[in-house]
Amino acid sequence: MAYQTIKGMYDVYGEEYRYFEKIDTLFKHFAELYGYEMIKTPILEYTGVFKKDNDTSDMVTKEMYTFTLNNKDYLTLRPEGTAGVIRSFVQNKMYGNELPVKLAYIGEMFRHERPQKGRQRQFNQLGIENIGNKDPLIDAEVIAFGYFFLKTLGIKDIKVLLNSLGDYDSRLNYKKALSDYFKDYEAELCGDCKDRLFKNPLRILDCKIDREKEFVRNAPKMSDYLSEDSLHYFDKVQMYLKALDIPFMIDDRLVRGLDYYTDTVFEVVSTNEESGAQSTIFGGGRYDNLVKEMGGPELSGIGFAIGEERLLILAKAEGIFTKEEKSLDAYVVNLLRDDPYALEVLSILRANSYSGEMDYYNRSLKAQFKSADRRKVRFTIIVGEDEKKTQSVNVKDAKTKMQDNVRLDDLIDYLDEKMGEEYE
RNA sequence: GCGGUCGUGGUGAAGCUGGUUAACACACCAGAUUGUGGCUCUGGCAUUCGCGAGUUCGAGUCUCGUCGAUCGCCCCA
Repeated sequence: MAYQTIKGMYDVYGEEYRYFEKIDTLFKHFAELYGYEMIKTPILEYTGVFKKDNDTSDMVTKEMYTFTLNNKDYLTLRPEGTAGVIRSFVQNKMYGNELPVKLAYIGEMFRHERPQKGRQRQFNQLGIENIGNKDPLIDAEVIAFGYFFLKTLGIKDIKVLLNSLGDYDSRLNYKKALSDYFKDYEAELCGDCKDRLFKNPLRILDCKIDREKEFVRNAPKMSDYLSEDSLHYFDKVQMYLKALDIPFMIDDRLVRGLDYYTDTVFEVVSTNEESGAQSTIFGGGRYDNLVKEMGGPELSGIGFAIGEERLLILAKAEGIFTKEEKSLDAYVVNLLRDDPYALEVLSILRANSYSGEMDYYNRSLKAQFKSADRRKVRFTIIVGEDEKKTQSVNVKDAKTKMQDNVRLDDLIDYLDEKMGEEYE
């Protein structure tokens, strides 16, 4: 095979494409319900938009598609949606509007990772960002958006995980406390965790190998390092979620990947085994400093991103998307050669919102009827020499199996009447 | 970035310890039935087994490489 897609990238077409569209349509509907404006930002941005000094996450430090152009511009294919949206918020001075500014996006993201189920190198995310205000009500509303979106889609096998990382300083303090604590146990840590000790000690709490070890369980708790304000804030978020009947679990080991998160973080994970190792359907959190870091005013924001491919895996596993046959209203059986009459008939149909197809290959009558059948059409319209002479068509109704000769001028009225009969 | 498994037509696949016409089913096309289909019957449909090299008299079957998929780790949506 000479030509093929790049590893981890794939084509979306046919049935799959329709599923994506269904999800997108519902998402846009939710955006409208919740007062979010759709936004498209470029797929390609200056690297600095995504990568800040001191970034530690793998996503930013080693998974980005970054390259240079003309030996000077460092460009990156976006690995996530938030940074670009915030960049746009600042660049377009959207903070001049009434706050919060609520933006939603759908688009492809790129991460150079080893592909596996639920993880592609190019994939799609549905996300929202609520920028400008900091209030537990907003946190609850953002989570509600995601949660009810999934519920409305029909997803059942999910749970909501919630945690608070505290403000920026308490997060730093906690990180340091953990580092200090685990240093004494370095010899007992797994290989990965030895790295995490310096890079991201919070991850040790989450480690599949080490998490059950006694000294890990006894490690300092995040909650002990939260400020009064943060604790209070977190309590309110929980209170509001309860008021909205959104079930959630506190997971004090929940750490999100991006460096910019503060206070509320959340994740929705699939409990369906079809999701495999990539069970996180969506994740998000609040970011107090990001807008300012990007050169804007000191405004807090919160958002989430849903992995559309993962959502699709789950939706399929739960049987939400049943195969539906695409059906046509009419198929024009064309017995003429080198003659536009059949196409004229089709054109009339389409101009009146009847979908239709015809035969272009001079196939036998039988073959054409077979096609009509396969496409599950209601009306098979036969067109030949006689019909052309009399400017008429023969219409066979698949429902009644009856056939009528109808004048071309009366065709649409005839079909309208037939369609109308169903509702009587 | 690391480890395991896998790769045969449009699809699902068979192919035993290497033996030479690559099974079967579905789908598709044509005919029986040259202006009326969905059933049936008949016939057609992979110069070739992801790609490349090697071993061999001989490779879909063995070896190596490569590309891809998949599962797990890491990480994350």
